[in-house]
Amino acid sequence: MGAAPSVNLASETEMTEDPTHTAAGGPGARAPLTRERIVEAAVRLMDEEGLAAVTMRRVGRAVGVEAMSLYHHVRDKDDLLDGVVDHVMRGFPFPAEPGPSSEDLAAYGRAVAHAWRRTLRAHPAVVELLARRGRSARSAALLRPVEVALWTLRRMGLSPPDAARAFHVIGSYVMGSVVLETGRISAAEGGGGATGHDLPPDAFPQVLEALSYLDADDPDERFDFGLDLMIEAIRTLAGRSREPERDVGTSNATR
Amino acid sequence: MGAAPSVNLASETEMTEDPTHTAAGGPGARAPLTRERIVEAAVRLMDEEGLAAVTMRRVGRAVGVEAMSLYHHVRDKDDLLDGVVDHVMRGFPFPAEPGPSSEDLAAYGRAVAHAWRRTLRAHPAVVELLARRGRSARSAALLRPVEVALWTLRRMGLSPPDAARAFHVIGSYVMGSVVLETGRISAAEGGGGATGHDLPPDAFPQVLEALSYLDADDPDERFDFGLDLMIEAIRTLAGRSREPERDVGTSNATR
DNA sequence: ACCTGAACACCGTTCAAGT
DNA sequence: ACCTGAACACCGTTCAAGT
Repeated sequence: MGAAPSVNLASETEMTEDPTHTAAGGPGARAPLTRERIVEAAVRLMDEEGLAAVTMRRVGRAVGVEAMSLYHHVRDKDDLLDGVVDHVMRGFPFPAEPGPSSEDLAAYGRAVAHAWRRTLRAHPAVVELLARRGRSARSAALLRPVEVALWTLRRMGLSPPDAARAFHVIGSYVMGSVVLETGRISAAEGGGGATGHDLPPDAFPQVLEALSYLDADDPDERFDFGLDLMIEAIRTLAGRSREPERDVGTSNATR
Repeated sequence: MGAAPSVNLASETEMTEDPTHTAAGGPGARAPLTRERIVEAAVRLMDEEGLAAVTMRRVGRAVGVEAMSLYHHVRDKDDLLDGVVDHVMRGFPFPAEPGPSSEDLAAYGRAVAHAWRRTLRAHPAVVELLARRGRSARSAALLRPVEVALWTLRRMGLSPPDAARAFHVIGSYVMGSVVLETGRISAAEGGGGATGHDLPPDAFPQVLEALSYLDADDPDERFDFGLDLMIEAIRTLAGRSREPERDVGTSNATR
């Protein structure tokens, strides 16, 4: 994998060592080390090799510096990981503003859920980071998409407590689906044979049958199957808890 | 929990060092080191201090032995972690067999979901283990509860592919709710003030309001809110996909 | 058969020292 | 102001050696 030399002709596939020279191109001049460059290297490492590969020493190597130098730009490793979550959430693909109709809002709700799913699937390890440190990782970049999701649920007609609950339910589903899919808990091994270590082949007939269906399914369609189910339930719930919903506002200020 | 020594008078609080003497009680004689004793120590460590505390060296210390000795009973750390998942799943609290009515089956489905939730909440780190190594951790102890869940969905009238999908949807929800709750992604800090580092206090009004509701909610009730929603949707779906369901069997052979 | 000391290549983090 | 060498207390794992 090699240390990407001065002249910039390397394609950008797989270069874990990136000494990132200045635009001037002087072969010895380094771009100054910044928190952002460090965080980006950490994200790349996380996505390519998993959270365990994100060590101070390896991140240092990736930006062409000794590990100890990183401490001038991040407080410690936890701070670096907060930066990682923040960086990923800053890439959240906000969908275009919805129209006012109930159908528009439902479609927008679906789109927001899809944006969450897309963000998390692109960086599955952030689910683990959120699980471990949800409390500390509350940056604006993270809260903005949360605010949008809640705002949508309110506009769909849910009362404040119901919107909070619905957010938690759908959020659990989105998180969980990413966990199951990245752990490939549903996927079969290689052939159709033994799925575990040395299981009696017919001890789990339902599991065997289900695995074949789950493997054949498109994950996105399967996700929508569950999501639509929840969106429909929310619209029903909205009918019940509807009140003169005037003070939610009609434009999304935090976007 | 606890080292269950010869004479049973030790209270079982917090003894991480457990030299576990033999039944004979000779103060120098050790109970033989077994895979099971090692796995139990690892589970205890995981529950009390998190997955990061489960190191070969600390597990060794917990069972009164040097780290290298563990390799006589587990192949490596991955094998130990497989053992941890297996041990936890062997504790799955299977609910009592359901009656034949649609209501009985729905209640049984709810009970199975609760058993999953209870198991995972008692050992939240296994969600992470399943996510990282779902494919390799397929022991009989893990597949048995999966088989029961699938079997229940089939008895409720779902076709095989729909049962697989419904399992995935509900499974995602169960997993995700544990992730969100153990990460306390929904809980507020201490007072009612700033929830993040230094957020403009009114940048996220929906988030602020939702947090107060989520904190006030009973997590179990909130979970049931989403679960009932899915169970109802399944019963509707079952009405659509119903066929002469004769070969599912009426007793659960894998229990 | 079971346990261990010493060793190797890794971790995160600190601190005095270099430019 | 920014980077580093050396050090400390940790990791997982191997292997020859002890009982």
